[in-house]
Amino acid sequence: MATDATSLTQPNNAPHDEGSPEQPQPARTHIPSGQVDTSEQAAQTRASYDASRYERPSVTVDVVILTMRRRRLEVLLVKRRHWPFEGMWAIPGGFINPDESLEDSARRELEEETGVRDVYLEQLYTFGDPGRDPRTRVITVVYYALIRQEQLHGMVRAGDDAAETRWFPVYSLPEMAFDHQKILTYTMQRMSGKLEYTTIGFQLLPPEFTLGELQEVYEAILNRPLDKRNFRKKVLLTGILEPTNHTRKEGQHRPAALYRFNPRAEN
Amino acid sequence: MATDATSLTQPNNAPHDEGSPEQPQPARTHIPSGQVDTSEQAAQTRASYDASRYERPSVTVDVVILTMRRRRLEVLLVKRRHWPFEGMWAIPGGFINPDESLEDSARRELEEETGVRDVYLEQLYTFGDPGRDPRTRVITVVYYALIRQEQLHGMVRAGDDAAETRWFPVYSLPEMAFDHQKILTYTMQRMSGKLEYTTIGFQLLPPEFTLGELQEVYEAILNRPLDKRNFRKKVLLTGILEPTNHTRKEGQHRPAALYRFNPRAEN
DNA sequence: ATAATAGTGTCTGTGAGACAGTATTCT
DNA sequence: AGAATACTGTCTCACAGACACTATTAT
Repeated sequence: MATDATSLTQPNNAPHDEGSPEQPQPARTHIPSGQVDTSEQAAQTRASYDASRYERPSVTVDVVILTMRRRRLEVLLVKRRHWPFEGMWAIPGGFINPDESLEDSARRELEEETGVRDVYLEQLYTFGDPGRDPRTRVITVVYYALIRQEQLHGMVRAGDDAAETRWFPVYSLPEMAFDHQKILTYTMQRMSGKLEYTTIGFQLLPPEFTLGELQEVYEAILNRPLDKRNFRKKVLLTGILEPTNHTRKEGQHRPAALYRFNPRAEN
Repeated sequence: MATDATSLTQPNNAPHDEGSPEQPQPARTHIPSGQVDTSEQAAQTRASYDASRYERPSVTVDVVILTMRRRRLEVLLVKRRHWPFEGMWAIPGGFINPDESLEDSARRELEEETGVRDVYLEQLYTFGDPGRDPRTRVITVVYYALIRQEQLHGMVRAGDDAAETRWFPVYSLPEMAFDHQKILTYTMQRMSGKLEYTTIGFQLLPPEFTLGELQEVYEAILNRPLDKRNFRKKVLLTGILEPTNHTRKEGQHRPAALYRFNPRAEN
C-alpha cells in the first residue's frame, strides 16, 4: 500500500546563523580533579582530546514563562540589578543541580519564580555562543513553560530581595539583556509552528473555556487575527473539544457556550 | 484581511519523558577559580544561588553524521574501546573549545571525523540526564549533519589509533552506548518532520540527480515507500527543481532526466 | 522479444480560506 | 431600540492520495 506524504518547500528554520561575537577568552584553565574520561571523549578516539585541556563552561537553564494575561500572551521577566546589562530585563534561570535532569531543573526554576507546578514544559534550544555573557562562558539550555492564569492566583513571588519581576506582552518587550531578545523571538517561532500540529494552545486555558477564548489564545501566539467562522469550524471538526453544556454570561450580550479539552485525540 | 491558519491535534512530541536513571553522584565538588557571577545567576535574584555551590557539568557536542549509502540512510558511528559500554557503538563527539560556538564545535567534530566542511548542520536537542554517563555528569548538545556521499570520496578517517569507525543504516543499528539509541530515534523523528516543510532532502544529493534518487532519499528518511506518480507530481509542482537537460544512462533501460535544486523557493 | 527502469493523468475527498448575516442577551 | 458579542454555512481552490499503463533503452 504505497502512499505519499511529502512536501518540499522552504529552507530550514533553526537559528544557527547566530554569528558569535568573538569575545576575548579568560585565560584560566581548569583541571578537573576527578575522573575526566567522559563518554564522548572516550568515544572520540583522537589522542588530541583530553578533558583537562578545556575549562568547563557554566551551564544554566533558563525558562521562558508564558501565560495569557489581559487577552495577550505575556512573559515573566526579571530586572537585572548589576553589570552587565544592569537595568535591562532577562529571562529567569539558574544553575543545574548535580542530581536533577535538565527538565527537573527547569521545573524547579519555574516553581521558584511562580510557585506553580504541573505545567507544560518543553526544551526550546541551547544557546552557547562565546561572548553571549561578557563575564564567562555560559551555555544555556532554554525551556519554555505555558501556565494558566488561574494557577498563579496573583502570587508571582514578591522577591525576597525586592528584585523586580514583571509580566510583559511577548510582542511588546522592554530592552532585553544578553541574547534574550533572540531567545524570545525563537520561542514565538517555535510556538507558532507547534500550534499548527499540537495542542499546546489548550495549555494556556482553564479546564472550561469559550471558543472565543480559545481563538484569543491562537491569535495571541500567532500575533494576527483569525477568521472566526473558519476557526470554529476547524476546531470543532477535529473533535478535540467536547461541550460542557454550561454557558458563561458576561456583559450585555448572548452568553457563550463552554467547552472542555478532550485529550483523547491523536488524529 | 482576516485569515485562518490553525489546526489542532496531537499532543507535543519533544522527548522530555526521558525518565532519569538516577545514577549515584560523584562526590567531587569543584570550586571555580575565576569569576562566577554568570548571567543567569545575576538575573536570578534569589540569594540561595551561588555558582560555587555547584560543580560544573562536562559539556560535549555530539554530531549525528548522516549520508546516503547503498540506497539507504546511514550514520557514522565509533566503536567504544573502554568502559563504560566497551565494544558498543557511539555517536562521535567531543568537548567544546573555549573560543568556539556550539555549532563551530559541531563543525570541527564533523571535519575531524570525515574531513568534510560546508554541510547542512542543525542543532537537535540537548541531553543531560544525570546518570546518562555512569562516570560523571555530562550534558551533550547534539547536532545532526547531512553530507553528500561525493563529499566523502571514501576518506572517512582511518583513525590514528585504529579505532573503528563505521557506517550503519539508521534503521538497522548495532547496540548503542549511553542514550545514543534514543538520540538517533529522535533524530529520525526530527528529520521526518522537517522533510515535509523544508528542503533538507536535497542536502543528501549531488548537484544533479534524478527524480528516482530524490525519491530514494525521501523513502530512506521516512522509512516507507512512496507512490512514484504522486511524489513526482508534488515535487515538480513546487517548482524547486529545474531540469538540466542532461540524462543519465544506467543499465538496460530508459535513461533518467537529471534535475538541479533551485534554491529560490520560499513558497 | 525480454528485462528493466523512466515516465505519465484522472478521480475523489478533504481541508483551507474568503466571505455576511442572524441570534441572544442586557440595558 | 440599541449595543454587544455569539453563532452559523457556502463556495472555490489546492492538495493528498489511490490507482495502471506506456516509453525507452540495452541485451
